[in-house]
Amino acid sequence: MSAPKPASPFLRPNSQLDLPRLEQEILQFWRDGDIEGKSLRTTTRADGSGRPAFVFYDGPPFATGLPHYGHLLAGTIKDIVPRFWFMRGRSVERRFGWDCHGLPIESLVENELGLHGKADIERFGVPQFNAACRAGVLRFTGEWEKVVGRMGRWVDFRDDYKTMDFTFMESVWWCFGQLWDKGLIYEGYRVQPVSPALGTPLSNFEVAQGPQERDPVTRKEGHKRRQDPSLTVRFRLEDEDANLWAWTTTPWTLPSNLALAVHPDIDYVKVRVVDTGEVAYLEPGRLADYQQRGRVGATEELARLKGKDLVGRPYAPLLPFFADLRERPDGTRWCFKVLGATYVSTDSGTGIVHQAPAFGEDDYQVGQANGLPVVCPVNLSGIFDDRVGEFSGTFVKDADKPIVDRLKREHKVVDQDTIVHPYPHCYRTEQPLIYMALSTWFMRVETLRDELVANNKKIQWVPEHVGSGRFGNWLENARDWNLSRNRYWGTPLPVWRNDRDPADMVCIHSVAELERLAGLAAGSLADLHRENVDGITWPAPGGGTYRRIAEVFDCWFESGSMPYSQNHYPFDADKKAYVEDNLPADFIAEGLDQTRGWFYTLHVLSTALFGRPAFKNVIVNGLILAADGKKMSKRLKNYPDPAKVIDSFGADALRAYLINSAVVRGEPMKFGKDVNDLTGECVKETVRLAILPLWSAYYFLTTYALADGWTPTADDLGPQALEHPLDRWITSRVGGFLTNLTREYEAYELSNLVPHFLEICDDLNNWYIRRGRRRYWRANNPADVDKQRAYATLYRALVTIARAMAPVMPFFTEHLYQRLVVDPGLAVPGEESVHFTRFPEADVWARDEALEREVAAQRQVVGLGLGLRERERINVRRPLARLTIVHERPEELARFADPAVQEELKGELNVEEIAASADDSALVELSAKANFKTLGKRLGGKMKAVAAAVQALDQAALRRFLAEGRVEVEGEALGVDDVLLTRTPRPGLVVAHEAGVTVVLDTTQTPALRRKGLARELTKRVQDLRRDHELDMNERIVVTFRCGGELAAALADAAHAAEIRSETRADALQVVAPGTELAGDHVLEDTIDEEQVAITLTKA
RNA sequence: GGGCGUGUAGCUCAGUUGGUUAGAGCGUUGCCCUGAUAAGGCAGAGGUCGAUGGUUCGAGUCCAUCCACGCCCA
Repeated sequence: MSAPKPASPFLRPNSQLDLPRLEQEILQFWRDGDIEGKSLRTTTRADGSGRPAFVFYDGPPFATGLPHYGHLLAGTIKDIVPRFWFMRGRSVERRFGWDCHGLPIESLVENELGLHGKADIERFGVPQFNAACRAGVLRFTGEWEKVVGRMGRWVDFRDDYKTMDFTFMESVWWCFGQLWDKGLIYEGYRVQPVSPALGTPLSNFEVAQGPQERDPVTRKEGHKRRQDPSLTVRFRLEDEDANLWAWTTTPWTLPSNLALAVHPDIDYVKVRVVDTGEVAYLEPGRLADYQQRGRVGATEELARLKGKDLVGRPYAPLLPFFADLRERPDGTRWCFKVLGATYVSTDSGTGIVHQAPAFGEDDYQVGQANGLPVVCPVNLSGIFDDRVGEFSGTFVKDADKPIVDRLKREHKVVDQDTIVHPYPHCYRTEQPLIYMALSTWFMRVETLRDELVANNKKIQWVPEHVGSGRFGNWLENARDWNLSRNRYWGTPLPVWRNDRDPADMVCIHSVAELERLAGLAAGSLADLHRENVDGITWPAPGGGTYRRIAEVFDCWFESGSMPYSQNHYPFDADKKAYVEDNLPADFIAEGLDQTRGWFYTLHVLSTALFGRPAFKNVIVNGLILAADGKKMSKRLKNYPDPAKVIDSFGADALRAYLINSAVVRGEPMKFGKDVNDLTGECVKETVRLAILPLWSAYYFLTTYALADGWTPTADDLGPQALEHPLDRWITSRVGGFLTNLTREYEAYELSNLVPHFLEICDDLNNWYIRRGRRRYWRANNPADVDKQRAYATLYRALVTIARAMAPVMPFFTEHLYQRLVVDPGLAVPGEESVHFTRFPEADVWARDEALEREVAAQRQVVGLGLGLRERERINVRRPLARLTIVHERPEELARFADPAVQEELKGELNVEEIAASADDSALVELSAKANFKTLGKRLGGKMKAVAAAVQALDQAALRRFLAEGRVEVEGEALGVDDVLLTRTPRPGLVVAHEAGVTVVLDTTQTPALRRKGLARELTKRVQDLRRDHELDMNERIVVTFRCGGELAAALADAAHAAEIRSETRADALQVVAPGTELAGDHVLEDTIDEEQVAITLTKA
């Protein structure tokens, strides 16, 4: 090694890999070279030709929270796929989106301003409130940018889109206008849960987020339980001196009672209460229940009838407030009569149900079916208006008691009790919700169903079942979409209504149209939030004034419109064609929880507006749970801080960990290697599993290249004429790896990427490098072509694997590319980053599947041999005379005839000779089983008998079958493929068998073999001592052994002594007789084959 | 209550159109090579495949019912 070496272009890698630091350096490199920006905005290839677009839509997250693992996972998926397609020569625009509107930010601001409910907000002022929302909504964007960037996700924060942008909102108006023009928008009522404390209706999603509680009896999880009044009241019939008993848990809805409902087909009884003489109607089973509980005394039955016999009977209003609704203007009976309704049950109450159409979904439906009006004397804050006498101005829940008191005074109460039942509560205030009918704006989705379903069939879903199952079912049962909200901070619905004629409405399609109609100067509007448009009015041609309705959009409408709105479609002339050409998107990805959210609204709007799906491919990821299988909870601290995990183990490892899981196929994932993993140990494990193997191979290459001064050339990155079987083998394996990987990327099956990568790393480290080590050890000699090929092949494989994995592990692969390709000056212009290189083509890697099978066979034999050694407790240091490989097929045996192969096996297994044989009859017992796969269909019911007969064949019969290839049992002729032979090593022999291959170890010890083994045992102990002394590889030593017998004999053998000296870099070996005192600090004493030895060494 | 999914080794998960002896990683136990990597290699133990019933010559796989869990919806 004294000859002058050429300068190596490689940097000496640190022996300790510090991934987080390495990633920081790469981040700096990306910043310095605007690498990310170039990736995001490059639309042409190096030769100037255009890159076809790969269209990606980013779903907007709410800007009011901090990123959590779900976002990191989705972000990783949204990064890998675009990176891959960019490497495949496409241009990929990746604009980050922000969902700025909606209840999350409004609630946050309400809390911060100390406001409670809509009344407070309106007192505070909508302009001021919206200003606060605008100011507060982007508070976390800096944090998002930091975390997203640190994760290595390339996405454009400069050219982002916000749903509160003027241009975005104008496009939302355009979308709505198109729907309006197509007749897809209508106004209606829907009974909705309202949080009176917030003064706002809640979505079902928000209701579900409310406090939950387990029912103590049924153990079922449900709404929080609460105690309510349980009131049974009597309604006096107008056509008979009798009463109808009805039950309610919401006395405050009684002033709005407009009808009573019975089930037409169930039985009712007319009874006289013995004590009071009162005559009443109700369902008999319920009556029994009241009596059982002692709430009603003895009764006598006067009549029995069906519910339908009661339908139509009039009764007197319970309270007088809406008594004028008794008749229609034409004098026919309208309200206060009995109606039939099949939803009425006999589970509780009286079987006669009080109906207040404004305050219950069922009540509303029954009311609609019977032409009843909707009477709602309550506002969104739950306060009675002035139509209900002494209760006016009272909060509804506070009115329960006075209402009951009045009914008691009027002798209208049959029974008063309390009930504890699950009841929905507000997710923010924990106050009970109330249900009331609200005017809302709907989009007709039901009429689009067939088209929605047809378009869904054009989408490739990963996993497939979300598309056909969850999403498909949802589309088939799609209901009209309530897209208005009674809130403040959102895109206002662009509808202006004539205050003299509610049916006269104008829908605005653009800002220009509004300015023109309202007589405003063109360009005078710069913002479309409520404070700027609510005051805009203009006179209606036939009298009256157009004023804007109060509602704003459901923010899902906005995010569903992002394909158009983010490009200010159709107002931005420059982008109009771009938007139209790029529908549908190639790819989107979000979590399973978006099935009814963004996926749905994108699909509905795209189908309604353009008649096509919004996206072609979608990856649906599952939920990330804490290690304990519960939801991640800040309060419970049951998961590690993402920032800390990244700082400890690096973003690449986290990315690889997340992606190496069925969570990218919509299944839930527990974040942790076990229940107790609260530090991200699972990610550390991924470093070891997925990153260190590649790093180790890189470290090996550079270590030797530096020592040798080997320098790669551009040719080394292309195909070579290779001779060494190892080189041809790893080349073939890399080709297979690329084929597999490309297939997975193209199919959006990200969970399969890491497993393929691990396999190629194993091939590289545990076979190619391990078996080929000696090729790199040889003395430096430019004429040593084989050594050059060894370097070049390893080099090319490493660079290629790094490039293929660049989308998954963008940092580490960038590091490898910089060190291996850029530092030596081999990067072609325009490819200063690994992410600018073309994704490696599989077909330039020469496949040799026969060779792959051969190597697999070798590895199998080695595995069997090592297994035998272990079973026999003969360690690999002890040479054995012979390994015999037995296989019935000569072509299989031929694999091992090559002397080079035999040398490999001898080295791996430490045997003196490799032999082959075709006859294993002395070694193994044959046993046979019927091949069910081939015979099952043919034989059917006879299968069992044949199988038993095959199993019963004796050794002679089986050997005959082996020779002749056919056998007859139970009258059936069976061929080679019909019988499966198994070989079991005969007991007492050192034989192992696996899948046709049998190996035999000759464990006979001769004195010569024994001494050779002892010499190696001594060598190992000297090496151990060297390590104890922390001696460098080049330091020479003198070793003293104190031993006798066979050990001394082994040392006396000149060949063995020379071997020991060379292996341990010893200048001299001294042997002293047992009993002699040994000098030196480190004396190693040990027993080898029951002989004592002591060893010491000194530096030469 | 409905829809979709999940249930396989101590833990995390593979398991193809039904086919013979159900696999991997971690952990555990044992062993081991080493002039790249002990953050390594090899091997062993560990399974009523959630339960029951059915279809079939044959079921982890298909069907039915039930149980448990998750998500979504009502």
